[in-house]
Amino acid sequence: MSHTLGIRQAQKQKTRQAFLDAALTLLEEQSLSSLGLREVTRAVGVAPTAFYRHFRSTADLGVALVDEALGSLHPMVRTTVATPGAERITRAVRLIADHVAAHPAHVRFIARERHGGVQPVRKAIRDQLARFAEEVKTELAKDPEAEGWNDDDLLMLAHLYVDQMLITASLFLETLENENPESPEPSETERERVARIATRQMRLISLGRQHWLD
Amino acid sequence: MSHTLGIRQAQKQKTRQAFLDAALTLLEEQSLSSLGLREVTRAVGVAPTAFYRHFRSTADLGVALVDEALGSLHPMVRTTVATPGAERITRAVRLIADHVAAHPAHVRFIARERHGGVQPVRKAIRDQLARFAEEVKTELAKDPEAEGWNDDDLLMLAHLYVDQMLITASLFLETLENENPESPEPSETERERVARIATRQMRLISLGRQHWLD
DNA sequence: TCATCCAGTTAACAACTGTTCTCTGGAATT
DNA sequence: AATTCCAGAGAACAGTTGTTAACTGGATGA
Repeated sequence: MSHTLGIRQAQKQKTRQAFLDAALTLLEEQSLSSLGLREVTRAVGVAPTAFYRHFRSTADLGVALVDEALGSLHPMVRTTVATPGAERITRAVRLIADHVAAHPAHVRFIARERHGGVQPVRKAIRDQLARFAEEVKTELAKDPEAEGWNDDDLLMLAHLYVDQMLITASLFLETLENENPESPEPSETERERVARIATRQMRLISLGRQHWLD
Repeated sequence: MSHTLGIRQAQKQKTRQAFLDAALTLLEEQSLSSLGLREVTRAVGVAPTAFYRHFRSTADLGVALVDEALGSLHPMVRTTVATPGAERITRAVRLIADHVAAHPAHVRFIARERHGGVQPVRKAIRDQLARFAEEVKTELAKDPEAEGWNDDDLLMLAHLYVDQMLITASLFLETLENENPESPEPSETERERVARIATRQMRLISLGRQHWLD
């Protein structure tokens, strides 16, 4: 049952979302540890003190951004990895390319703050990535190729895939940053180059997987 | 021929090194984009304006730190990758573990600023990592297993290894951050766990390499 | 020995930061 | 209709920031 929010709660959530959006934009050219509270409220068009009605600190806001960026991505990754056969890798690479194109600021934020200067945010990202790895692991376990594998090795392989996905995502991101308004073609071929390399790297990992038990 | 520096130049280099050291310490719990110029000079024990005698900006200092952190590492990586046979992976993992233990702040800085908020620093790191990949590639090319491989595929493989090394380094770093002064044993076994996983991941990649041309 | 150089100092600038306390006006509850 | 609630405003706080200009005093080179 969806309970309709009162005018008050609705307006509050709207403002909260405005905070998240403004922060994400500001974080395109700096890191969270240098993001000022007043800077954000200025961008939203609201008094500095209003910030405290929604977040304890900018670190708190950062944790909320992690959930927004990764929270809704789990089902998509799950169904992509569930694809059987050779098409799995192709679909995974396409999923990454499309996601980066659709939400570049989110991807940049995650790549940046994964090893960033704010501990709670690092932990939030680490936990989310561990969830991804667990999910990939359970999908991989369903493969016929997973026969004879123990849980530890499957999880190791899952982490390898997840890390590889993140690296690929940040490479796609770089092609966007080199975007040239005059002629978008060169960076489009750049993107195809990244896709080709990422595909081959994952294929090589899959090959290693096939011969792991030899 | 090594020309002995004058008292003046020597003192200047000493102060410059003090800047780098102080910055590296401060950067353990924040990112470069939030590092203030006055903050650094305060830590060095010198007037704020002295900063400009050595660096144009904190971004400039960051680029210098990249060189310090990665510049001297090339020969070590090269000789490690040049190790033939199965021992190569063992040595590589040990090299990483030792380097992280000896220079944790440097490793943290690189991991943090690789995708950080300061463009010139990102570029400096990207260039250094590309150099590592090129060097790994030329070493791999000497292997008998490299027969029949083209340059593109070798470079792809080299990048895979370099990225994997960085991931492993940052995992070792995390075990240091969870260090408990009361009982150092648990995080020592944690380190062995990381080493075991990293070794198996690289072994799996090597397996994929062996069957690449099938 | 004397003039030049230059790493580091001192003082001052306007602009910015996070956080506190008090207040307001409309929504929510009774 | 009267009361409570609470998201956001406003003002003020002490402290911080990067950058400028003009200086000092010891090393340097003629």
